[in-house]
Amino acid sequence: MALSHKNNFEVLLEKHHLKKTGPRLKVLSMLSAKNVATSQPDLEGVMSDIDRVTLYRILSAFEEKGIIHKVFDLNGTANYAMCSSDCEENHHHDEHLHFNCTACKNVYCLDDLNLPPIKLPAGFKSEGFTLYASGLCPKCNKAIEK
Amino acid sequence: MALSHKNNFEVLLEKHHLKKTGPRLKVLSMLSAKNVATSQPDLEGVMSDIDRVTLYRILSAFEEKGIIHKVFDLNGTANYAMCSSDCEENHHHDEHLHFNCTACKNVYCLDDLNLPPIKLPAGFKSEGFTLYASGLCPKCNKAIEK
DNA sequence: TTAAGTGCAAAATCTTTGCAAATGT
DNA sequence: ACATTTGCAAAGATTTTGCACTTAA
Repeated sequence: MALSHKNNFEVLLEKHHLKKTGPRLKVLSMLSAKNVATSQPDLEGVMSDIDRVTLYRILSAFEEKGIIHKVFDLNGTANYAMCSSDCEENHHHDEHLHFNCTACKNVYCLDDLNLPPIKLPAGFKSEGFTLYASGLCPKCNKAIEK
Repeated sequence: MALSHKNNFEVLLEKHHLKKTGPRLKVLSMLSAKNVATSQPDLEGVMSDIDRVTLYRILSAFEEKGIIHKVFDLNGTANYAMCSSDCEENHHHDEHLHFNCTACKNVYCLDDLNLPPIKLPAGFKSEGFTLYASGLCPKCNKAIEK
């Protein structure tokens, strides 16, 4: 590294007592660059230099530490996205809406959404909501309207 | 079969131009017996006499025909449940809440739930909602309270 | 009778595990 | 130097595909 200046990712890794390795920083920058959750196959595609197994381990380590969270898309494949800052180790604050675009297959994490209270049948106790919705994202919606 | 009387499952299969075979009827009765979605591993366990591959094929055929629908649990494993009657071929009306119990791992399909309207950010167009929530089901909730 | 469905074997994927070599602190 | 992390190889698990045998209509 040319500069000794620490970027956000390095601080983040330090905070979680993880070593600042190339593969890890690369995963972080990949995930941060997108506002959508990224599937492991996609990550593999972009980071063909990183071993597939290493990727598994990095992703599960990050998930455990609360750096990223996993969300399943319509096909049941795991997609990963950065956690908002209030995620703690092994306890994710995942109460936002995951929007799954049926056209481009992207998974949007709509964090800043005021979810209406959902009333469950008697007896059910929701510890936390993980809400999914599917449809068209703005981009694809526009493309189709034309 | 002792009686020539057709049961619901046979009618259902006929309706979709599927032959009434042993394995298919067994899958239908298994899924109908439970008010929760059942995972393929669980189905395999109960129906050890049916070939694993056959099960894959039956489940995907049923899904295509709109007889059952697939829902992913917290681990991303597929769980299957009977569709309500208004599911059409390749177009599921899946707009109910899937409740995933974190204790017993069962997936409840809460059909008759009035979902509050969810307002999405501008541009997003929801074709259909698939909503998940996680927490404790009545049974596990009770067990823990004791 | 014959088209559809099943079961077995085998391929293709996906995910995990073990361990030696490499790397960050 | 030392504990972590990585990469490779190999095991395990899951899902798909091909084909001959069986079965429902």
